[in-house]
Amino acid sequence: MKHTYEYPRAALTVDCVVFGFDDTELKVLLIERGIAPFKGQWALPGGFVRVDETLDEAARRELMEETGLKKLFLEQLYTFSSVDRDPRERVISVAYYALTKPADHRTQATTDAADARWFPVRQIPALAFDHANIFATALQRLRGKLRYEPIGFELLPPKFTLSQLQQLYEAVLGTDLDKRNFRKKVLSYGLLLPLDETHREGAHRPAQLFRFDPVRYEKLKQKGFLFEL
Amino acid sequence: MKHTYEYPRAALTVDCVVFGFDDTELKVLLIERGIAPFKGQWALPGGFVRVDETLDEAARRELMEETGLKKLFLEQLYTFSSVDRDPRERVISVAYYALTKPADHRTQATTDAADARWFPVRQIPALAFDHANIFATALQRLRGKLRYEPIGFELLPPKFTLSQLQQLYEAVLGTDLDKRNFRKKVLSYGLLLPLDETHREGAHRPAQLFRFDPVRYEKLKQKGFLFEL
DNA sequence: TTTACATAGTGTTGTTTTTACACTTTCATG
DNA sequence: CATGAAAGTGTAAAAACAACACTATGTAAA
Repeated sequence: MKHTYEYPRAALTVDCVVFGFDDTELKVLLIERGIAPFKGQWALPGGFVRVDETLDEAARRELMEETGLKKLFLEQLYTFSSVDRDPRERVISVAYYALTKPADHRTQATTDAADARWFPVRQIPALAFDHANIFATALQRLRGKLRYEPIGFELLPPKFTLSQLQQLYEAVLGTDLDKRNFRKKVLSYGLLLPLDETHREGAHRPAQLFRFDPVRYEKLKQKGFLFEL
Repeated sequence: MKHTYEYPRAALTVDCVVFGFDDTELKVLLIERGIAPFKGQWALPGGFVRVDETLDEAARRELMEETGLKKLFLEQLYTFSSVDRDPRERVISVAYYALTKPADHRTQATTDAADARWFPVRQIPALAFDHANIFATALQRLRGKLRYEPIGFELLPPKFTLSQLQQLYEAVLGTDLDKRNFRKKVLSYGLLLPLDETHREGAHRPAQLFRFDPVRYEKLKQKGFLFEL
């Protein structure tokens, strides 16, 4: 107890909405709180920001500590500041959303988290604090971004089939898409490189594998190109 | 000096990028700092967040105090957290952007601000702190939003002509638009109500005045309607 | 009072984009 | 070698977009 200021200060936290996609469903990573308040309840991973780190750094650190997740797409979402959002004291939280592939990372409970689990976005349990609100905001943002920026690839493995991509879009946006039109459009940009590999699975024709070409995307973006699906 | 915490805490500020449009040009409201650091330099209006107010409240309060602006469109932009963005100590700033009509409000210098002035966005002076960065982010956001949400009306008087609207779009987006196509599209949504009034000015044909219909917009939005210009 | 000037206002056509729609291919399995 | 299951492919009609130039209506100056 040795840090003293002239005026009272709010505490600062980061909270992360981590999305994953498992070939059929969009999921979110939640942790079971191991400490009060809301001990035993599900919550978004997150924690206090240290005074010598940026918010991005804090978000990555917390994700690593609480879930073992590393190297994922991470973007700031919104800063939540209701005066009573934390029962302990004034806490302002900067929310992030992250995209990853659940398969890549075995989740692991650590530090403050009693457990960490993936939940389908349609079956989220009651959440601590105002995390239900943060989650809703993140889902809305993800839906918006997916239409206008090529971030869907962050939810897929580096090599993927067009069917997987389409399923992802259908799952996130909650709509059905026409297979032929979807392929025509997504291929028309020339941002997907066909690989010399196919994905064989089950008793049916194997699918061509593609990878996203981020270099070409950057070039096009410079020229005012707008991704849209 | 009586507020003591177990861990060091960053100070929290809000900074506002206030856009205005004066019939030809997009402008930003800047204040001349009356106190150190960066005394005498131009900066975005803003200040410290009090522990008992939300960020939105803080932003509105600071705008009122420093520029006299009230009741304007205000939206959170991004939270900036570089460790060294303030030479005094660790300060994290939540940036907002606001839209208003410069004509409506005589700006007034008050409190911490030695002066407050509108600057065309193409002629912004050197700014204090990382405010140039915040400003660039805000301008980018404004351009993005203008295309996909009907926020342009916030920069115009309640009654406006289609020419004014088009000039606004051209000024903000930095492009030329075809008069006939622009009118066709903007009127096709049925969101502009023609008034029983014309705008007469100069030696030429007077222009029909319109107002934006926010109620109808909300209804359409429910049904999945997407505004786009 | 007439003329010049400035901005408001208006339709059509060719091009591009979007949508709707059904059958063939290729593999694994029984 | 027949069956099932997903992959892959083209066309035509409809809608949206882009390009384009003249008339209408007011004020002010000659």
